[in-house]
Amino acid sequence: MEGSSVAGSERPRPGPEAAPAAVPGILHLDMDAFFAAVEQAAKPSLRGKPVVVGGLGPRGVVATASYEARRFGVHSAMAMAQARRLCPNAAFLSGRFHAYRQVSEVVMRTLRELSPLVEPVSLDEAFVDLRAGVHGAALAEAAERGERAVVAMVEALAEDLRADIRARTGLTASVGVAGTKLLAKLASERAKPDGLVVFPPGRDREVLAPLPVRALWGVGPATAEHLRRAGLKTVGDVAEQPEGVLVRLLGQAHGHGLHALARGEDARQVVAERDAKSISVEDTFDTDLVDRQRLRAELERLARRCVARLREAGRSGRTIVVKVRRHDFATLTRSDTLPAPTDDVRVVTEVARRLLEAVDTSGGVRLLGVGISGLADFTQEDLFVALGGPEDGAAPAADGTGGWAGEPGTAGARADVDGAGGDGAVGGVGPVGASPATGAAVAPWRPGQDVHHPEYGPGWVQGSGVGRVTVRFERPDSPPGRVRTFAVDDPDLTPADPLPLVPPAG
DNA sequence: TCTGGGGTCCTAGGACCC
DNA sequence: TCTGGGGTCCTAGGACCC
Repeated sequence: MEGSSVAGSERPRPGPEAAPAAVPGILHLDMDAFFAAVEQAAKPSLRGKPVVVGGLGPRGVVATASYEARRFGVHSAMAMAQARRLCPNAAFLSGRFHAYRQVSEVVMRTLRELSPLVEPVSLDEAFVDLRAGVHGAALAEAAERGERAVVAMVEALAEDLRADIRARTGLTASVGVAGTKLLAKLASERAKPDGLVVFPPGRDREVLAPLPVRALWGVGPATAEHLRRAGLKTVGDVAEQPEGVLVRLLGQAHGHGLHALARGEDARQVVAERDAKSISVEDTFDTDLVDRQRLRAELERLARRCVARLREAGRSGRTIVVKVRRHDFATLTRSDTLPAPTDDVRVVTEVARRLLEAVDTSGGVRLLGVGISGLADFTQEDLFVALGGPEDGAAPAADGTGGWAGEPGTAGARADVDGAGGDGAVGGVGPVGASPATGAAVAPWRPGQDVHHPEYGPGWVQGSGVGRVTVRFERPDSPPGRVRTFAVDDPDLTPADPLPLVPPAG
């Protein structure tokens, strides 16, 4: 096996034999069971135990399950209720996005040491274009010496990266490297957990052919079903189809795109920064909302949250979108486009209210959302300044708490409990509901939440109910800690910031 | 045992203008 | 006057991704 297929520099010749990238220059990194892994690193008593992170309300779904929990069949996007049945002894935690973001920043920073061309896909995932980085030239040189040389070099580089991430975060990452984004992502998937896979360029079709169509980026349940009905089950099946067949089956863009992807042709570049095109917030309620008054109140809260995020980002937008999911899960949107962008809560709220009025909500509303798109790069303040006008006195500074799971406004008891071992766990129900209508929320302690106690130090909420909250006192670098129970309103118990998983160096 | 939240991109149809 | 076509903007919905 000579480097014959590797050597050819790319030619602008189209057709089935498009030149493969000579260098496996795209790296995809994916943190293993990220949210759950952060929790296990932060909470020594959970290591080696099943951990499930996600929404804990009656309509919650799993965001991430630790590998221990996956063995019971728990996986992301599963209804939380089902996860509890499958794995009742798991620790069920609501997300601590603050902590995840902190760890994510360390990971992304580490990637940027390899190359400035880093494209974060989510908190736990990113592409890196190695050719644009410090090793770019050496990589090209190695490629000229042949496939073995580049692969060896890429492997060394990627293992160093994984070791760095482990040292800095205490967490494991899986890495895939290949000539295209598609193959790099498939490689990292194959590497899971805690592994590395390099697909040398030129082998793309070979790697792809046996995979199920679902492996292709952009093929979900609907497309897979379309393809299946046409008798196409594997990527190889799709690759053999003439483009016209796929276009007729799936439409212009999708058909064309899939035709290329199935053949390993993926020209998507790694893009370091892209501006957001829309900002939205939404809440699913524990029970369907019927009361118009209540719906309006929730809508206004959402509008404030949405605008707060818009302003945080220093943007404004022209199109206001209201999203309604009805009791039967039917989802509809109503939008209105203003003549000019705004970041004024009053405007957004007013438009949203009008849009909601036009929707029949009599059957009950499961979810309500407010979004803004058609984003522009200036804020109302800029406009005032530009016009020499007064300071914007109206800025309603909607509090940008920005969290996820918390939504203290939604109805119902947010009870939750259970630690992994079940030893000190308090079975519990219904802490203090919030009073959403009045907005006077008594923040219930959320499972997983960081707390501090003057005597016992840092700890985390294991569960709460019947006026009590159980806390396990431990920290990332301590042995598993002990559980103590307090009254929910114990003044000594205060919310705390997440501790770093790895003590800061130096 | 019903199905989160935050995004992106595409399609189709209608309005409107040239 | 009639007919046709293209381009752009907007709305609504759907598929998909993490």
